[in-house]
Amino acid sequence: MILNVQRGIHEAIDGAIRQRFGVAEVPAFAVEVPPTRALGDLAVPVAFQLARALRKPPRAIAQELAGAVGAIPGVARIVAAPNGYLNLYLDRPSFLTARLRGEIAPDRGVQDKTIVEHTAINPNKAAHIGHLRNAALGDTLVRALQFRGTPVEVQNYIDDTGVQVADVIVGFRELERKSIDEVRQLAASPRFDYYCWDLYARVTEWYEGDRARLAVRAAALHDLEQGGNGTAEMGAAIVDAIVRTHLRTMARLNIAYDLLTYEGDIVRLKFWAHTFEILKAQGAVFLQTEGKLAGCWVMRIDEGAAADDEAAGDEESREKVIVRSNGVVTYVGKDIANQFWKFGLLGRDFRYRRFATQGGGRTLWATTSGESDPNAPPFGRARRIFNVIDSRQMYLQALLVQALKTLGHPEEAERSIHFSYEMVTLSHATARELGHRIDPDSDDAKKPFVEVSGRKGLGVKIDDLLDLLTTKATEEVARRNPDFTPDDCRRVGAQIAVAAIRYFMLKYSRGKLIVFDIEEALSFEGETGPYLQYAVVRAGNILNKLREREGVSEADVVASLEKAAPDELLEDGDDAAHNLWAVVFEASRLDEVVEQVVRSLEFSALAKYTFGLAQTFNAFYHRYPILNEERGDRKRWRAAGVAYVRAQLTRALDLMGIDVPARM
RNA sequence: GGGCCCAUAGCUCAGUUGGAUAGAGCGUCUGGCUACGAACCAGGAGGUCGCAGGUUCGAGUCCUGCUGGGCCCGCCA
Repeated sequence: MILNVQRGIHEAIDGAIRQRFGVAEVPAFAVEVPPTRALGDLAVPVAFQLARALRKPPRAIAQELAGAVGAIPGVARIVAAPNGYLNLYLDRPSFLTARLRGEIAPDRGVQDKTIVEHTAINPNKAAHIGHLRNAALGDTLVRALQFRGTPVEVQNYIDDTGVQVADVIVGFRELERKSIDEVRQLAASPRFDYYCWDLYARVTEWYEGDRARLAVRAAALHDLEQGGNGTAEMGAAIVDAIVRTHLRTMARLNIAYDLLTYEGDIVRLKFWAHTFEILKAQGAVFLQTEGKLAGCWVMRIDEGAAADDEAAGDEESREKVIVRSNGVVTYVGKDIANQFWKFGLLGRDFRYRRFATQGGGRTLWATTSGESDPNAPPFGRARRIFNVIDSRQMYLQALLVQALKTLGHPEEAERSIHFSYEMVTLSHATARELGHRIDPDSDDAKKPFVEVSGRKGLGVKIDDLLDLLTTKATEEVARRNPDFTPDDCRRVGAQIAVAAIRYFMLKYSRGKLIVFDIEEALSFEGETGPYLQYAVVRAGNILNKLREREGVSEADVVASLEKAAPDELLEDGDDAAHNLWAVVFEASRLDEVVEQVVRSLEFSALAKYTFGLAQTFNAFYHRYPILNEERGDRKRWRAAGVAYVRAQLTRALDLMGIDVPARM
């Protein structure tokens, strides 16, 4: 953990600048990591920034500062580099021992209650890789926030009254002629989500066969929203079963939630009606009487609502329908109500029921319109909200922010964060493997990818992908570990599968469209999750052998450092000493990386950092012996380094939802 | 027409408050298992950072314009 050191350095240099140069307004400056340890552990380029104002060359400023700064806790020395950098060298032995003894806790971040909403899969079919990116990003955000001590509530929005559910109901009725009881029976089967996946695609075809059939859908949707009828009853049965399959799938990936928010409850508990009154009272919506939107309640939106501020003078404005002319509220309206509730601005609350018990005994709650469980914890009333949704919904998310602003909640608007990312598509090769045929002369064939489509039944299901990866990993584990039971192999294989897929989803920056290729995703070598696990397992093996062969535990290693000559870690040591320090130092940067990741919402940075650390560590233990090192003091410091790197790598992997097996 | 995103090695991608010699994986070529398990490591080849201007002590990174590609702008969600 390095943030505390960086903060100390920043304060000391800031003070030195004020004192030495009489500068009242010190420019914001960075404490960075130089490209190699030979150049120092941390560096400050502030002399460049001061050069103009002080009319002195950066080099001279750096030299003066180096002399003026004085002692900084943990810093061994400060050097003014010839080019103007201030380079700082840390006190290496004390740096490592303090961290191994757990004396350095991670910095606390923002303590405001934060809601992260992610996953939000339509409950009418199996979850696919598009949903996977959402959940992987969302869950990692949750873990990163928690790492910094931020209280987080994880919500999963369930659109139980939408068209997609209506479509599956239509499928059961019109195509399968199933009764509610027959549907209930089917819903009890474990692969009900797969069943609906196919049915949903068949319904889409059925509509295409005769557009008049869309009237059936409209009627089903109407009944579903209305409630208190057979359609709604069948819908509830389908939704409940599908949601549970989604939760099982996500549980395989170590993803859990605190609350399921049902859209139906927003309607039934009159959240929408209440929000509607507020919107009307504030003049945020009005009844359009002319033109093609006559009879609709609309919200006037500035063109460029997505942009930061209202580009005044822009005559261009659109009208977004919030309530249709038939009186039915749109998705946007319900979403505004939901966002208001999340901030505690609605003046009403859901009722709650226990929905399930997740891994580790964590209770999953769900909203309800029925009796509320008196033991339900307080939900909502957040200070900050992250909505994890792909970039195609940017426009809608901008509307939410605008609604908050219009209704006099600028701070909440500011704290409504759309965690946007690009979608996942399929490579042509993978689409072909799924049986998808494209006319070679069509426009689709010319595109560099194939779009996932639940409606068409085209996509890689998460469970299929996990099964494939698990099978492959399990075979590999069995081959390498003949003493493992089949159960051991399967368990470790599953952990490896999760590592592979979660790392794969995280390693691309969020602005990058992922062209998913099954061949590529199945890899366990190179920059992959299993590579990371392997590094930690090897580190663990070294420490295990140290205990088995010599009876020296990790705690013993740490305790023995006090009496060990620290040559192995000193700056004037040999290559081995430098490489040990390099890997220890890199391992300490996790908190800094998490900070950056939460600021930028760029989780690829966490993935790349972890991979780089694993790589550095792998190279280190290949090159320098630990167990077989004959000089005792050196051995102890190296073992201590291994222990620290292992602990930090394990933490980093945990942030990505990846478990570390004891062996693999 | 407007908004957002992408363009860096043969392929897939990092490089994010502008900073020290442009990196990684895959592929390719060469070498390393009598073990601290090779899901690994060492090394080689491979780059006009889409193009053109501008700002700066300094630009892959910021600004402007352009080119190519993707997504969004619905009484769907």
